[in-house]
Amino acid sequence: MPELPEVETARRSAARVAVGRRIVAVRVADDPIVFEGVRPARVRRALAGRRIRSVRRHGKHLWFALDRRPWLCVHFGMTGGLHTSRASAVRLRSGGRRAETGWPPRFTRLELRLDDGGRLAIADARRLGRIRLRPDPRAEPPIAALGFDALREVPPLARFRALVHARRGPIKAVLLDQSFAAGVGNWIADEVLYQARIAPGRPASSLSSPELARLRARLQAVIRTAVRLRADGDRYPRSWLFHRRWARRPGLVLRGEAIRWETIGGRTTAWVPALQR
DNA sequence: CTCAGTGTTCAGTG
DNA sequence: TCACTGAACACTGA
Repeated sequence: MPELPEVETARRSAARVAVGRRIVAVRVADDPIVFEGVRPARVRRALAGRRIRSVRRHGKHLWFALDRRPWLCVHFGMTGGLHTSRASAVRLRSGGRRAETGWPPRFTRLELRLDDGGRLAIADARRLGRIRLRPDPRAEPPIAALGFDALREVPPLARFRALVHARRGPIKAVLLDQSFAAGVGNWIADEVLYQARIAPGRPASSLSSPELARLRARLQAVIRTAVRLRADGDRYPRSWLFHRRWARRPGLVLRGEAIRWETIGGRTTAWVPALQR
């Protein structure tokens, strides 16, 4: 599920269902991994009865501002996601038959029931996600250690250039570093470099001013487009590398040129050597 | 059965 | 200090 566009989409649907509502019941899976050592009883106590003021996001991190601290913080790992159910959908289920979507979703770790009948569930199959309680999420790790949010806080070009040039290592690794740009994940890094026509293995400090301008522009364009399309990959422009990168087979081409896969920055990287320099 | 994987962190090393 | 590598985490689905 989760790079910035998926998390922003989750934030918006959570806000639609939950802002202004009170939490009337909490179901917590007894899972010391996802809850990172917080006991289920403490999670229940912190959330039950609280009113949800807003739902916020920085990079891939999501948190719920409540009427009392600590607040609820969520990171979805690789396979986590947020599910919502409106009051009307829940009524379907109480009619005897299961709702079409099924509730609670598979692999639910935390379920919140709201005072208007709406429901929120945080699910995570692989348990690489984390659910935490934090008195002041922005000021504490892990959120405090993040770089600029890649949707709302991309710095002006001069500052962007300085940040990139201060880094060692391949530009792909820099893009993936959450302390540089928060919210960029593996496919977005590849997509941005493809559209900017920059090879992923290039040392970050070697990028020219025109290249940095392209990189910054494509970073914003890819993320804004994905967010606008509600992170629905099927609707991303057909010209994007995105649609070819998953079927990893030799001979696959894009604009007539071969796609290559290799490990850069510790992650599988798809790129088009003929078009990226 | 094997293996890769929309992510992060940490230990060890240079 | 910085940065790289690899392993670990844990599990699904191809």
